[in-house]
Amino acid sequence: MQADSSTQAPVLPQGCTNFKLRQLMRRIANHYDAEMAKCGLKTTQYSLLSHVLKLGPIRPGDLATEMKMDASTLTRNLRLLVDAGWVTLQAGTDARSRLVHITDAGRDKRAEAQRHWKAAQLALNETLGVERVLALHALVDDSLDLLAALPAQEAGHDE
Amino acid sequence: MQADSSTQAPVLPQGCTNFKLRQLMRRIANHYDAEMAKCGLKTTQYSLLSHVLKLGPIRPGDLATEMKMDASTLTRNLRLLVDAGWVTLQAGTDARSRLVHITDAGRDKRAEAQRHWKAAQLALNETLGVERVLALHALVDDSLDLLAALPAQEAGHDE
DNA sequence: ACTCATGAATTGCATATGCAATTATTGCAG
DNA sequence: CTGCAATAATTGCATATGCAATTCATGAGT
Repeated sequence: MQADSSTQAPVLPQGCTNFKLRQLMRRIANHYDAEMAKCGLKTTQYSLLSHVLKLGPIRPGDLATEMKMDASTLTRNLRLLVDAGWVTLQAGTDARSRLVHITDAGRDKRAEAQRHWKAAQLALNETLGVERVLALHALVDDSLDLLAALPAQEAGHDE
Repeated sequence: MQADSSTQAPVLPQGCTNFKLRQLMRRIANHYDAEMAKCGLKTTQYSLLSHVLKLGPIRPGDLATEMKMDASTLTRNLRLLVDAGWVTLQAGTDARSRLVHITDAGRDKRAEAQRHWKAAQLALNETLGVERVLALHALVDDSLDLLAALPAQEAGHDE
């Protein structure tokens, strides 16, 4: 191996990955939320409603796992959709578990919201360029896969 | 299938950029927070303290701009650091503005926390691979630049 | 049947986030 | 100098997030 960039030049990441991602997250969330606000939904709520449509009826815990979020967060985020009448929490096979169902009103709302989501996504594709968005998606997906490999490894040693 | 991926096959982004980023954000934040917890700081607090060290004395509003977050969020996040004695809010040139200063205790805490941050960052580099982290940083930075170009353009038309 | 570990969902607590409204101050126009 | 628009910071309100503790139910072991 002569002077190639992979082994010779030890270019190290500068700055904090967490902070950079957070900044981008805020900006992107603002972008989507500005569009989604037109139908009275936060983008987080749209994501949740979409997942219920796609995966439901499903147990809250399983939905949390699918969406890679804490179950307690899901409980609370679901409550907003339940209160709005877009989903229902029905009894599961088991008295301790439940099943999340989407309602007809929820389907309608989701269809309406999807148009706004689409507009936000297309505007983002335009601003960043489709190739950059594709690259970002690929990088995020790969990173999530790699991070999934170490679930609770880092919670091992307290003192 | 004519093999021409750039002009022939219009590969479009699948899925929601916002949701993907959010998922990754959560995972990454968990990763850093698990390490930072050893010194009693959230990663967000470490970022803020670091920026105060680097940019201070600075007005809250300017700091919010630098960190690309809402001024009201900054006010509240700063309060935690003030209460802990790591920063102070002093009078600015102007009676309506203030200047954020880091304290000696804040410097000490930041130095301690930096070691944990470093460990988390290196572990991430390891897990994802340095090249992937570099690519992610570059993509995030470029995207932030491109998004900065349209500041309030999408808030233009209400009705 | 009783006990108890396990499992599922939720609640308590703390933090992060942004928009809209508010407070306090400044500087400018008349 | 008086009133008012502009500026800086903050507070009110709502949501998002996760960890720890809790509640409720199940199932296994005795």
